[in-house]
Amino acid sequence: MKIESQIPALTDDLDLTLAASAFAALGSEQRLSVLRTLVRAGPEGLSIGTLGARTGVTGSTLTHHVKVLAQAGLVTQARQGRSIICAAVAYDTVRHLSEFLLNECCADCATLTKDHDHG
Amino acid sequence: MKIESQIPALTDDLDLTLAASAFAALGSEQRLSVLRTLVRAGPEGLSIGTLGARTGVTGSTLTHHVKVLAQAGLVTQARQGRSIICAAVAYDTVRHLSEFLLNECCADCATLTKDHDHG
DNA sequence: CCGTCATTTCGCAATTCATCGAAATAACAG
DNA sequence: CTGTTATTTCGATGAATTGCGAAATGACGG
Repeated sequence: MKIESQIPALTDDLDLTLAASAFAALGSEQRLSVLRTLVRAGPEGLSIGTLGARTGVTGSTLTHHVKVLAQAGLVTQARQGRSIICAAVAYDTVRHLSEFLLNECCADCATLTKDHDHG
Repeated sequence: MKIESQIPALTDDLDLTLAASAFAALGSEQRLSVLRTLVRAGPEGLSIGTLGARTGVTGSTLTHHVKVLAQAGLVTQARQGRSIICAAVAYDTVRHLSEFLLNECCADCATLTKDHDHG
């Protein structure tokens, strides 16, 4: 099985289906916790075992969650000796996701064309 | 310089459970489509009927999805005559969600303490 | 080759979710 | 009050997800 992400680099390329599955990948408390742990760990990543120890999720369940995150392009996996090292690549992906959602703000807006501040 | 010090308590208030359910609310293709339609419509919002016509989701299913989005704090609803007007309030929420996820980037990072650019 | 550690696949029960139609509620016009 | 339009609640059904333990796979040391 491919470890590679399916998520393209540009926001415009993210179609609805892909964006929805990425959000869905984030929409589980355990997976979000796993991903945050990886974000905290930084680019060096963590092995599945360490990740399990830090999050309290172990074995086949953790494998499953990491796979979901990897398929959503939020995490990479690479074998290193006997371990699988997982690392978050969420930074860009999350930015693209929020851009996907907010990008065309007011595109269909009837009356308001002035710039207005959303943050 | 800590990233924490730049971002106020707003982000910290979102706990894991809340963030996960907000992401889960976004993690359905139909709901994401509904929300994007509302974002495009801007602050004036749309009635449930119009929203259904634009997204192809109608009746009880749409009611259900809008309720999920509203509970996640992504949408507001207000009665206006016979219609319910829905409007996206996703702008801040989505920003806070991504901040929640990325905020403590590298907090546990062993070796790297220099600032490094993630976007 | 054999044993061991790290991770994954598989099969399965329990739970949650999406979707639909029919009936119920709410606002308004007459 | 009665009828019409807009939306919601309810109940049911099938699909998807979660979580788990046991067996399988892959990598390494001796």
